[in-house]
Amino acid sequence: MTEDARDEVDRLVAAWRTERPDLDVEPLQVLSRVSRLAKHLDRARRAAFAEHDLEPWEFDVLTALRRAGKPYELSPGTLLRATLVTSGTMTNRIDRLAQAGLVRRRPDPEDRRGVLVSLTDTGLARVDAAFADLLRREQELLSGLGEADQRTLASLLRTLLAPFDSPR
Amino acid sequence: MTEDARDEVDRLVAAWRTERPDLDVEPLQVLSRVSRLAKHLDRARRAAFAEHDLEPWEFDVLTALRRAGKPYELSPGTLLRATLVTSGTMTNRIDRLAQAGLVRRRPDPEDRRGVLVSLTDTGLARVDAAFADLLRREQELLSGLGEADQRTLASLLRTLLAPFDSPR
DNA sequence: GAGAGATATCTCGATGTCAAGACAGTACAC
DNA sequence: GTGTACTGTCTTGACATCGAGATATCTCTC
Repeated sequence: MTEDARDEVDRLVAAWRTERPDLDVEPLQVLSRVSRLAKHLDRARRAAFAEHDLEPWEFDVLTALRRAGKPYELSPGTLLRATLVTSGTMTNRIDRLAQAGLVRRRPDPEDRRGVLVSLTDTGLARVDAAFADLLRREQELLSGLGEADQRTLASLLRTLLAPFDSPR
Repeated sequence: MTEDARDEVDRLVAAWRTERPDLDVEPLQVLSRVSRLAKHLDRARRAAFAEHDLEPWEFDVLTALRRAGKPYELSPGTLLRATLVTSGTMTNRIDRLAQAGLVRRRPDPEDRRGVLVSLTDTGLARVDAAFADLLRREQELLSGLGEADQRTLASLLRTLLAPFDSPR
């Protein structure tokens, strides 16, 4: 139980303990770190993608298509659920990706309300290169943890995520 | 070790394994979950603050001041480092908080370039109420984990965060 | 097969953020 | 003290996002 203030969140928790000794601030130990780590990850990702001329939001859409497998084609609705953005945002994203020549839009032959979005060859090449690069960098970020720790961490995070994912 | 507890990230990883069997996608098990969980947390926080008529960004600034202790006063520079935003953003935030009567600005008597921002009584009351509420909800989010698991999780996250925090 | 409600996508206006740069003031070496 | 580099704050313009609403189409029930 060393009280060495080891990271920003430790300092933050210590400050709250002084200011609001009446509250149990333990949840911050986990959840503040999740938020802060995500913020740092966003920045690291942005830097990684910049080398491939991609913005994070572009990468998000392209990878969703890439993961779908051949013919790398999904509807805007599927894409927005995969990326957790609103429909207006997705329309805008697809517009810009199409203009950049990374995806292509065509009417859904089975549902005349619908549209299907697919990767172009350029889009496919770009996302594959960026993804490999991202994984290299992420491995580096995780190098401070052994394999067992990584598995433990993944498992605990999955437990926290479950209530958000399952009741879809 | 049942692999039943499948979540969105498990599905995502499985899809990548099929599409890119040449890559080691293990890092996603941790880092994608961190990003996704952060996104869900943002939403949960937004809902919690709405009851106190606060936006997440307002809460972030007010809590930084609150944690500082009496007289609840910090410089914009300190605030932007605490909240990880740019200076332009912080100027804008302080403007709006001041207009809402939650903070007050005054010239720094010791440095004529500088400004000091402090909580008003209204701001103090508002942030205290919202913070207590937030903690209640966060405890609920963490209720799926025992105390030991929470400590483990916090510790592993701290290790990941260390490289970002310390070389400041 | 007609109507009601659900679904898919897009449009539009408001907003919060960032990046770059302007400007005033400070610190330090000489 | 003077000059140079640095620091702290604010201004500006571009931009991605959201939320609400519009439109077209589908589905299900009767």
